[in-house]
Amino acid sequence: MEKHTAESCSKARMAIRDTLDVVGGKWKLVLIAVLQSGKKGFNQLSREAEISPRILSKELQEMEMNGLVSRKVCDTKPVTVQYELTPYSETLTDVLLSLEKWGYQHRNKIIQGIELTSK
Amino acid sequence: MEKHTAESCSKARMAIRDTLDVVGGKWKLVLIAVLQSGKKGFNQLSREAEISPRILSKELQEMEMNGLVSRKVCDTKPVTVQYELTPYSETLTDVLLSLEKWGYQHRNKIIQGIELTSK
DNA sequence: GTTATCTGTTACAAAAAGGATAGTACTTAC
DNA sequence: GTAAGTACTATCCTTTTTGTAACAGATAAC
Repeated sequence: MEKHTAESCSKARMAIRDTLDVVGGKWKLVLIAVLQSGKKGFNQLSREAEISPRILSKELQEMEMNGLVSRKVCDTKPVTVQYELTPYSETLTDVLLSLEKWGYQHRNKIIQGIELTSK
Repeated sequence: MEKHTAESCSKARMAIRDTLDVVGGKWKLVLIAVLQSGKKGFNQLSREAEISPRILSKELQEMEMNGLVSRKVCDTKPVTVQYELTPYSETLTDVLLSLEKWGYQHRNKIIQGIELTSK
């Protein structure tokens, strides 16, 4: 499996772009992370992810179109809606974990840099 | 290592945000992918990644500040500049690979969906 | 009837990101 | 001196993204 030829790199770039198209932006991955703790209602999601209803609505629609979340209307007193991760969204586990991991280690690196500077 | 508590999820969200702050947006990961095939000059990068000089300049500066690429001015006839990945950028390998992998599989999934539809 | 909750939408505004075009500065080649 | 190649920067503009505030429809509690 040779890497770094002009062609394989071009494919890699396209694949990365494809992923970013679906899951890029400020919110989608965060929403998935939040939903990993279980299904949530609209307002609940809005509060937990600290995202305004307008954006949340749009993001959820896009994610539903891409098969990442499912939307279920419940026949309750005030109609509630449950958003839940789909099985397909689990294919993003590696992506989520790697981003999360890097975020941790990068923050630690930054903090250490600050500590060294202040000595 | 319990997961999905309110607290661990909040941390996960923050970590993901941290990562996206550094490496999010349309270009940075793509530029890293391109630079994985070796150091490149400014115009060369601009051509290969199909990115306009203005944006490229800005992105490279940010990436340099975050320690992901190094900039080396070479004392050649027309002064050239070499951009190269730093060792630190290698910590992003998992991120790159997982995004790339997901992009491939997602594209295949889409294509299959189309094939089924057209029958 | 007023207020509250839930799920959104609409209208408007602001900000961030991205892109197009040209120009600067330097050097070499013709 | 004209053109061409290097590495950018400056200006202007469009698009995308994000945010705020208000509102709508439905139901229930007081």
